Amino acid sequence: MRLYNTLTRQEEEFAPLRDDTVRMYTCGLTVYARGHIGNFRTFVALDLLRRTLREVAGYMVRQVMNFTDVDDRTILESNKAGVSLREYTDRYVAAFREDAEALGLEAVEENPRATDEDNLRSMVEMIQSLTANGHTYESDGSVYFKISSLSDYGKLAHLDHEGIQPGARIDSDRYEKDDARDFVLWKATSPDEPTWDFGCGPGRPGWHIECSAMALRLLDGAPIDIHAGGVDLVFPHHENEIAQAEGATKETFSRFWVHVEHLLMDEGVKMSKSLGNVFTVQDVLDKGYRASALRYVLLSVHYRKQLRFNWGSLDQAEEALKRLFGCLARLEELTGGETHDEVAERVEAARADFAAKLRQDLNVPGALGVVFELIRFVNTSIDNDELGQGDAAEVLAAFDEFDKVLGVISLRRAEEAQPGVPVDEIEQLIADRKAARARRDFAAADAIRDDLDARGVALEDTPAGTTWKRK
RNA sequence: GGCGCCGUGGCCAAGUGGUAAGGCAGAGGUCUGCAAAACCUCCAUCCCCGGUUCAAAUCCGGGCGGCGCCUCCA
Repeated sequence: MRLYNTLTRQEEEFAPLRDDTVRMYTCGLTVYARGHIGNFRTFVALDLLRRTLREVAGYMVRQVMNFTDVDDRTILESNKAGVSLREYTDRYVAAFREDAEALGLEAVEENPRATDEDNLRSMVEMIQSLTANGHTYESDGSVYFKISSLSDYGKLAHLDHEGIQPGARIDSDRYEKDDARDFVLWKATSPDEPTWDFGCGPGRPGWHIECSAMALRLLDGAPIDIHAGGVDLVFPHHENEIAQAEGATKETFSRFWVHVEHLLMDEGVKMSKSLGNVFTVQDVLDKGYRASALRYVLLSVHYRKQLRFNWGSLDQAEEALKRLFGCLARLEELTGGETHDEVAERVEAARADFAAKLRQDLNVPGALGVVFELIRFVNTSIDNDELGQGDAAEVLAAFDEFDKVLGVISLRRAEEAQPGVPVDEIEQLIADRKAARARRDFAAADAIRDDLDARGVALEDTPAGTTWKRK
């Protein structure tokens, strides 16, 4: 499939290097707080990539997504909360899992945590290799990476050395760095901070080293196929990961780099606490929106374009999903009828188009267009009595196939299974209403419908009888 | 200041050389006890100005506007 590679700044043909397995590392969450919907925009996009590689491109996928469970913020917040770092970060690992499940994110093969001993040991080993290769220096108990020792440093971010503003952030108080761009590999700790000592002296890992080390440890060495994350990670995080991994192994770290653009709020600004516009998945659900609608919003804009989030987009997504589900319901209720070659042809064409869009650098919005074009065709065919039960089975199979990538139908089905009113009661009320209509007591009939409507269940009269659905 | 991205109908959003997918909203119509759903019809020439080309939303140049990174960040 075609995939845009940040390393070359162009779209390239992607295929895994070894066997038919894509080895992919995706930067996960720093678990100092609950992830917000901007974080999950990235995770949903990467979930789509994972599913597309498997379902459309036909590869196996081995994906690693980490939890950064040690850094300045996690340490600070756990101290404030008065609990251990592990206990504190456990909470947000659990919160992430809850939100991920709500959004229908597939579980990935590995979710390593930076502070697991195996991982810390591999970080230390990598630092030792870097030292052996002459890429490090020590200062005040901390180990730094020496930028000037690696000639192609900067190849990902394409920042020339002069372009990096010195002075913007210098650890002028405690650490002595040779160059403003040098970064810490192993950080000396103060007595009250979590500290490990596996060979680099007492301290804790720098921010970047965990990803380099865990990616190579869990994905069987360099080069891995894909490394991905949000755009903000391009520099310095990913640039530094490359420096570490390549400085240590002298091999290409990752063949492809995939970056997901940001989600912005209404006014075109990033979410930030100071602006009070940070929203979590739970916040969205608490406002009464459904997770399936949120997933739809997050996947309905191409991953390399900024997504301007506003609450109205959730309403639009809700309506679009209702249209999709209305079509599914009609298909499922169809009985009898002929089978038509034209339907089979249209379904086949839609499948091919859908796959082609995704193969083109994950064009999910384009693929959604294909889905809705098929919906119109199906609805028209049913209206004209040109679609039989046999056809319906084929169309439904196609939708199932689409959903293996989109993951939004299965998500909503699970929601639909839990209406606000018990199914038995709904069915009883439908029967009561039918009786009222039979005696032409439309006031009573409408009262039942209005009552259910108010409780979140919509009734629709069709030639085959009355159906209900959750609103 | 350096690097980069973006600007498509009322809103959201594909398309990147051959005369504008799709979703939402809106108008009219069919159907209906009324609704709902569904269907049909209508609703853009692609920020502006030049240029290249038989042909440009799509390529080049220049503007205007928005955003990101360069500093913790998905």
